Amino acid sequence: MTELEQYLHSYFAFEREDLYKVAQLFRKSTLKKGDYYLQTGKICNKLSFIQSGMLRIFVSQEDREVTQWISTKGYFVTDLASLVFRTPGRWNMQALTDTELYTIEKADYDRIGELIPRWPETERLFIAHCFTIMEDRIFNLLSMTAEQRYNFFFEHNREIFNQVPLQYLASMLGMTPETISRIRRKQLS
Amino acid sequence: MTELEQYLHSYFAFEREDLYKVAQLFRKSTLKKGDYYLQTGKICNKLSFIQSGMLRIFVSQEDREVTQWISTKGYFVTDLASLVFRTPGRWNMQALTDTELYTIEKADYDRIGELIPRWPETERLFIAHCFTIMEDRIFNLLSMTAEQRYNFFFEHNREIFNQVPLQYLASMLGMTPETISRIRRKQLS
DNA sequence: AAAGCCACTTGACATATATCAAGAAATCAG
DNA sequence: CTGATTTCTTGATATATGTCAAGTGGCTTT
Repeated sequence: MTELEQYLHSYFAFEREDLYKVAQLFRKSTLKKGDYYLQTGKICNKLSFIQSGMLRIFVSQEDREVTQWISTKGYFVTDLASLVFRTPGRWNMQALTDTELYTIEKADYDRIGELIPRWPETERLFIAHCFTIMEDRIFNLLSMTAEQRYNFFFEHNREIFNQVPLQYLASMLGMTPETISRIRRKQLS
Repeated sequence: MTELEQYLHSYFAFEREDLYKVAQLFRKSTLKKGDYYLQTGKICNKLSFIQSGMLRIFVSQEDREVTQWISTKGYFVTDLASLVFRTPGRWNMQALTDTELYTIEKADYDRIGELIPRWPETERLFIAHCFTIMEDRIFNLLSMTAEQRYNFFFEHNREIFNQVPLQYLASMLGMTPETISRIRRKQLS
């Protein structure tokens, strides 16, 4: 199995043969640090798997940027609403570091069902899983203090914690960089 | 068309004949104020459409309850993660008022695809739509003040605003009832 | 009509977190 | 390696929001 096939395998319970067929539809590409994968207002025609590196998903407001999420090695990235409904993308997605991607174009993505009969069910499970992750995130934002959100995220995303600029981490957790800095100091003692 | 068919029609672009077939799978039922539709820890085997009334979706913590959402007339309700993955439900769902539902059992739900060839695609669009609503909600929680969240929700859900106990509204917006009360007073002047 | 129960409002005060500004540390470019 | 940016930390202070407690008013029950 190639590396991409292994990753696909970790998400989808495909037969080896199916894995190969789907993997064939992806093309490897790279982004330099600072390059945009997508920009607000453009329609998203692709879905990618992050092989290495990090992408920051954010919105630019008049006075500041709001980071929605940071995707790292092993995540899929796309603007789902734009990909599915052909609406203008709502997010900017920018490489925080040099990033290697495997990318499938929408036209090919839409044909996976022809290659793999079980695809609709597989995709359904995948999107439903993403949905429940969002539910949990909302619950955390509603019910936790800044420090609790920090700790929770730290527990669940140790690996990226010291690789992401603090200001972006802070924004995606709904707090300021100063607050994170103080939480860290407090937890040293 | 029956009322249920009209509602289904507003969500799904079905043929009239298909509407009828699907609508046949739903059974009308009612909940009295205070009755539970689901409870934390139980597996959810059904999906319902709210014909009238309101359900509150919440989690009980040691010291307080956190209201995740309030579903009203015209919403579908279920615990998606539990329905799809057969995991214990994470939410309580309780009727805030007497409530009329149209309910489909999981076994029937899973057979919709046999009745309607286009169902997988339709369901995919529906779940994707739900996903983007969650994305927006997270963005609002990350980027807005309490007052902005209140105003935003008010704009988008005028009809239920004066029917829901303040404490539940407050919780689902991530603030206290006192804060809502003060926002309201401020906005009178 | 009285009593009791809620839900809501209001005020006083507490606290978490934000803001602003300065300095320290890390990273980057030449 | 060195200076220039950028990012992080820290302190002082401000502000939004939470907490607690009391009071008001509206419903419901009898």
